Amino acid sequence: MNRPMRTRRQATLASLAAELGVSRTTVSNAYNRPDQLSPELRKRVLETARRLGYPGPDPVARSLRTRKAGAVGLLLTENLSYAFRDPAAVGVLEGLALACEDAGVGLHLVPAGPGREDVAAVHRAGVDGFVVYSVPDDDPHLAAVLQRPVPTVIVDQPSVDGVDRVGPDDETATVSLANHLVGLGHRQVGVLCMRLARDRNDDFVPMSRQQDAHYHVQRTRLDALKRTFEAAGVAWESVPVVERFEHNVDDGASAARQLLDSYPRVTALICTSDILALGALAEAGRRGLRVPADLTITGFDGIAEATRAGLTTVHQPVLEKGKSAGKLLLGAADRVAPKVITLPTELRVGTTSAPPRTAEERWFGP
Amino acid sequence: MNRPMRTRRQATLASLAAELGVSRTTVSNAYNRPDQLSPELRKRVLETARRLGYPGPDPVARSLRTRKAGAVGLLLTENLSYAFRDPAAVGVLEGLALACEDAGVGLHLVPAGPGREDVAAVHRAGVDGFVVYSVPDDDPHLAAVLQRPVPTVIVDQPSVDGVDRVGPDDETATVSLANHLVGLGHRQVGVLCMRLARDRNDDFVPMSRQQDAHYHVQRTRLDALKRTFEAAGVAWESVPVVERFEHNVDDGASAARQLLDSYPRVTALICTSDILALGALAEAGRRGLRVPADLTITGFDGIAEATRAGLTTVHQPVLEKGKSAGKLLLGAADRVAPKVITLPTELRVGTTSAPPRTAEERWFGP
DNA sequence: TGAACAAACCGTAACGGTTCAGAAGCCAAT
DNA sequence: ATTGGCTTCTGAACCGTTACGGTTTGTTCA
Repeated sequence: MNRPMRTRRQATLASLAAELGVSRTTVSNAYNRPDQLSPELRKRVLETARRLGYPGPDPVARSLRTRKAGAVGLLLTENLSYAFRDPAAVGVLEGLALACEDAGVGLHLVPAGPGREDVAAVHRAGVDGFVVYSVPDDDPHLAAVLQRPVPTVIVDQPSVDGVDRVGPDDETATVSLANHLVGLGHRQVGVLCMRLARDRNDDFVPMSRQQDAHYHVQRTRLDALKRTFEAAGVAWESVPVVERFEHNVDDGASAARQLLDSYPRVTALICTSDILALGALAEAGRRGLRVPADLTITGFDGIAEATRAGLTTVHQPVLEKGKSAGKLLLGAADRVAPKVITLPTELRVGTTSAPPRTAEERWFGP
Repeated sequence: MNRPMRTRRQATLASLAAELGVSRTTVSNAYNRPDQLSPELRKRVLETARRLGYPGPDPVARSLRTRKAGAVGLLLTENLSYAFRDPAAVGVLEGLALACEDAGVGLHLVPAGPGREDVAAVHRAGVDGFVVYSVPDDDPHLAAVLQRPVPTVIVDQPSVDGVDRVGPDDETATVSLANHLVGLGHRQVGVLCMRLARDRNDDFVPMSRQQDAHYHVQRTRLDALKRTFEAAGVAWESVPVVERFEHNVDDGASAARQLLDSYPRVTALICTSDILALGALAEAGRRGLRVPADLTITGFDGIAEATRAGLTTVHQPVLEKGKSAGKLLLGAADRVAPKVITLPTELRVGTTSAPPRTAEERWFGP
């Protein structure tokens, strides 16, 4: 009497058909094409299904047969906390999720753990396409995605041959921010940036590392700053750049501290993200520096909290970015030429930027 | 010469085996059990695969056979912006994603659009289990999930028979918050809460709606407040409660405005989320009310921005919540009794709560 | 009366893998 | 010469479904 505890096997479409004395096709049609069978029979099928505890066609088997998984994969940077703690990244995620929702497809977050070279997860993901968001350009997961025979869209990354791409016009935006500062009269500036490569470096950044940065967005922004300030006569080698691996307000504050400790005479702190800038604001307050009177601080991204704080920053439409990526991917069937979407950005001057105090003011007060 | 543009069909495991003159089993083993064939043959297989552009075993077919999808589904509330704009919800999402990453499984966000009765997405999701987060208890998607023959964990929701559950100890937390306010001497309070049901009501909330709230968390918090204040001699019917459908700082501010316009004499504003509380803070500032001298404001959740703002709030370990749910689900194989995890919460008194001003002070200043 | 056609249902062949119980070959030990 | 054990590879069954191209039955209309 000790039959295996696991009660009887789950009912399948076939067993249901057998029970009913109809063909499998008919049962399938009962679920997928109600017009293909009489209402009475359909009702009988559905009722028997309920009685037998048949939960409806198995999604995996269906996917195999129809060659549609009903989901798009999202590959994000190795470090999840980075993605979720940054409102800008969350905005992209939300936009993408919205696009997926509109299309009725799921969004599959691919587990690409830090240090995990386990590309298998990419291979295991049953999806109809991938969105790749801000991973370093030498990431093995990215390579694995590109091998999969499904459409792919990359976001905030350098273009890959033949692959759709969505990105902000970081170039222009950064230049306008830099010009804003130059115009105010700032010449002694410092930069706080996010991680530039997969190896950790919570410290000042030599020129070589700036140029070799594997994170496209950071590289672009640094490049544009460099060019603009050099055009204004500032020797970029003399501009201190501090990097932080983790991306949160506390690290922004510690980066600001490190920079200001060594370079107390900078008049402006340019941060490559709002989160870092919020940290810098906190540190400035701690030091008794008034912003913007004593120190100008700027951010990047235009997240809500930054706006509330009055931060001067570059706003980019993060939600749109995610949405565009989703639409691009979902509409990618049989397109020939790869498409590139560049989103507009906008300089938003807040209350954290002002002309630098003159040397005299610095020593004797206004 | 116009062969169909879509080059030849994708290579499959079978075609690869044919090309190599070996059995399908062997090719499969080359990928999954390297010890089952000679290294030379394996190398040959992999090389030929590369040459033919075979991207490795199809994930869907594999899933069908192995009966493992390698992903868990996440069903969240109808409205995505709600989920993504609330740092507390994002924290849960992050924790869940972390747990999935640890286990090497994907996280599949199920598209459950607002107003979309389209439960099909739940049926279409190829997943090994579901986490259901904070959906109203009468949501059809939830019912659909429970029909699927896979393990499920529900988070921040009333328990369902035989289903694992993770939730904060909202009860105790709310009581301690309420007692804090009672202890300070507050008797004329107002409440700002999030949506209570699926229908929109951006207005004051009658008792009946409070009791019938379909969102478990909100209902629990309101209940606990009611009980505690009534124990302190406050007639709950006289306590104004304002509801907002959307969950963001601006709506928090407008809710505060609405409440204070009608009840200018309340000495404390209790918000059922930090986001709403931040809005209330902004509105207080706009009115020239000093916090906490003129008005006490409290939140709920303990998000980072609230901490930075010094908000008195109830902190709950959101990251842990998500992680626990993930672990529970992923370790759920063959467990007998459903498990319930209750997470500790903690009252964090900040700088936004203080004793109410006496009537005299209110009129003549301190 | 029978041709034409629509509605309702069915049989077979995939879809692309994994798995398990062997078979074949080889070598060492009995 | 037999036995046993090991490595390497194979054949066939199976996973649960849907696509495709039928067949059967009944109704309409000339």
